[in-house]
Amino acid sequence: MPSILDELNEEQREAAATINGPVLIFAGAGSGKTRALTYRIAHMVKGERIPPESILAVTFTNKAANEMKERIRQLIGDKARRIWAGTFHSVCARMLRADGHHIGIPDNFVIFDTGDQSSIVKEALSVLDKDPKVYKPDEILNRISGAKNELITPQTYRRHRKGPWDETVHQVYVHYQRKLRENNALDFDDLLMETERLLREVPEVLKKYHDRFHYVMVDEYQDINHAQYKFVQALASKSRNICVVGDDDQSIYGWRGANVGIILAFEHDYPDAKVIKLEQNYRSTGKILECAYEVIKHNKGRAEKKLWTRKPPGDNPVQYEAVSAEEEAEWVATLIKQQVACTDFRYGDYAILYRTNAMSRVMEEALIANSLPYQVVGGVKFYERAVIKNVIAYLRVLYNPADSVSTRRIINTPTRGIGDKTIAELDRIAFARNVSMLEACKHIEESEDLQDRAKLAVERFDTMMANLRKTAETADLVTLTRAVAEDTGYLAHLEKSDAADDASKAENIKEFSSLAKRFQDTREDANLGAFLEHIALMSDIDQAEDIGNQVSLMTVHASKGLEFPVVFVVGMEEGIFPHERSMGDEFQLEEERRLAYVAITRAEKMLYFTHAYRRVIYGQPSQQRPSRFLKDLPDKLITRRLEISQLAKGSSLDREDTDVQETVVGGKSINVTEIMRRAQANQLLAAQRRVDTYEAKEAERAEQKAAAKQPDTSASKRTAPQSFSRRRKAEHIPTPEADLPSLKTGDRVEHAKFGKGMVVSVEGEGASLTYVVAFPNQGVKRLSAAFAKLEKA
DNA sequence: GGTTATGGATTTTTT
DNA sequence: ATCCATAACC
Repeated sequence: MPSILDELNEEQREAAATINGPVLIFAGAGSGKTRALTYRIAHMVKGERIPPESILAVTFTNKAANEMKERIRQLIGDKARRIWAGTFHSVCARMLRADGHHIGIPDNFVIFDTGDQSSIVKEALSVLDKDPKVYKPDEILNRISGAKNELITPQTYRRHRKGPWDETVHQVYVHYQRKLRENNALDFDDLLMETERLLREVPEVLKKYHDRFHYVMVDEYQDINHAQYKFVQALASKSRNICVVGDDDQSIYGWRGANVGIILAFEHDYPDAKVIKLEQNYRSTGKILECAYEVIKHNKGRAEKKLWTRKPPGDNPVQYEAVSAEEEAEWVATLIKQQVACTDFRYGDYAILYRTNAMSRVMEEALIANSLPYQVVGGVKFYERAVIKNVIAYLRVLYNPADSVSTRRIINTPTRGIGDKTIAELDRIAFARNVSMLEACKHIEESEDLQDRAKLAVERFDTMMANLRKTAETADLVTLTRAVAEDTGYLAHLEKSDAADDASKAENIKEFSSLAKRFQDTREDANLGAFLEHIALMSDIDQAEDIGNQVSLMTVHASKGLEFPVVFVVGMEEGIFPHERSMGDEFQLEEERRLAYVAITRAEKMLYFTHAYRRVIYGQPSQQRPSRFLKDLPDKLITRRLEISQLAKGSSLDREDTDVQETVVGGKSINVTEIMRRAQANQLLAAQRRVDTYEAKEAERAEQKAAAKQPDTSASKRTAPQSFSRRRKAEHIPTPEADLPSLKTGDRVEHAKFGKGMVVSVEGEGASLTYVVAFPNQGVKRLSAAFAKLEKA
């Protein structure tokens, strides 16, 4: 009888067929992990007749969860809906809503985001009279989050503090946690920590889930933190049917509490675990995989594995040294443009990856200048825009009047004459009466030192909210959302304003309304609570779907899980990648290395690394050394173009090479050394042109800037752009036979046989200098510079 | 209550 | 260089 498992390779099949007992699947990049996983579930349900509702599949992202659900649905149909598949946070939220009351968590709790968290910490610091410059809110928040990930409660934190700074963290933590509960709110970390506590402290709840879930699967297990680990352990402790999937080489969230050690210790936790390695890669060509391995192999303590492929070795990845960040961007943009013009690649096949978001701007500028369509992935999140957060804050207060953090946010948005002083007074009343801020509004009368005007404003706000609440009780989501935008006067305020960005804010609100509509139309449980949870646990609207035919720009982190035919990794410099903040610490360097590994393994066919000889960082010009990760790549694997630093060093232009090699080609004796020397000279010449061009552009920029600032500041004030110290004019040296054309990408050429074409890229150096030329109707040809007769056309 | 000045920092961010 | 938050201003 044919089984769906026949469609898998041997290792995938083993992974999918082993359903009982603990299983650890090391799923390398591009090894068909999702396929193995979804087929595994399909096999369980269809082949083994396991009830879908007894399967729990946990992921980290909504995207992964949705993709898994959809692909399982394609395999087994609507039965897939009965599987519990979701993110850690959504699964936990669901459990807490159902059973949290056992540990004092009401079922209508709300989820606080980072902004809300920050507000509470700041408030705590002010209450405790601590200087927020010494105790930076973000740092404290990190500590609190870290503690929660380790299941350390405010009470037990006492034992973990080491010094006065920690003492403050402890105090803030206590205050913070109390505030959350007063607001009837949980933060992201609470969802995990409290669910773990629920399972640990309430046996009947644990039993309930043990009875329900006989099979537990966890994706991206290398990214799991301690709280998540304990949660999963608890759920799987009875059946021991636990299957975890991950790749320690792709663990890049250690700084967020993820602990790679957990996946590496799985076999220790379950000595009888079956370990399966998926090492066949279906994504990249051979050389790309080799590069990836050459980088990652330096990490210590990784589970040994090596990706392989049936694909051909493919082209050498290219390392390109640019003059500056601007030229780097320009090079990338032009190369993409030319390749799209001359090959079958389309814009959507390209990704530009960088280590830090700050690098996106210069790339964007170059892409705009060359009119290439592009999309920045993971920029400002829609739900995090201030306008949207304000609208959401209204909805949250309507759902949960105890939410004083949100009340504060909206009480004077749009401005309605409730200032700091009034808010402080409301705070006082709320504290004295032990009620929420919204409740305090009802007692504003008792305040003695407030003007009547302020009191009136508060009363009006209170009445408005009461009316909205009435609406909330009966109206559907869409109506309510509209009421919030309109009845509060917020939309009108934005629309009548003539500030430039307020129009787009109003647009955002309308967009939000249509999101509410979509939610209402697609969900059965389209109530306010569900909508708020959806928003809180959804980092962004699924933007990945409509990528379109555009170049994708994103951080390396954001690229995890994605793949592109052509990948550019830009800013491959010491201090940037690896980041300087990671360079002092071996552990962090290993994570940077994994990050580099992730970047490399995104590429299917072609991979480019670029770095700039010099770059302006924080406004300061500085010289950069190429990333150490590039040094890990053996020369035979990568084509390096490092002319700029060769120029700067004074280069080998005039160095006499001692051993003269001769080769006989076509009956003629050729002095190879000479040819190499000339080819190199010509490359240096081209490089010098690049430098000159960019220095001219920089000078122009500086001039414009000076002119813009002070219309009549003369040239004397202008500082010359940093130049190469031992720079020399490279000469163009003609060869005896023919002029060796020093071509660069984009040059139009003519070939005796192929006719007219365009140089797509230049590879290799010296005698192996190769031009890749695209000829219309003839395709793309690789031609040796030394031997092909190419004329500039 | 909204606007400008100043100081400070500036990696990554699945939920 | 530039963005952000808070502070000092009209």
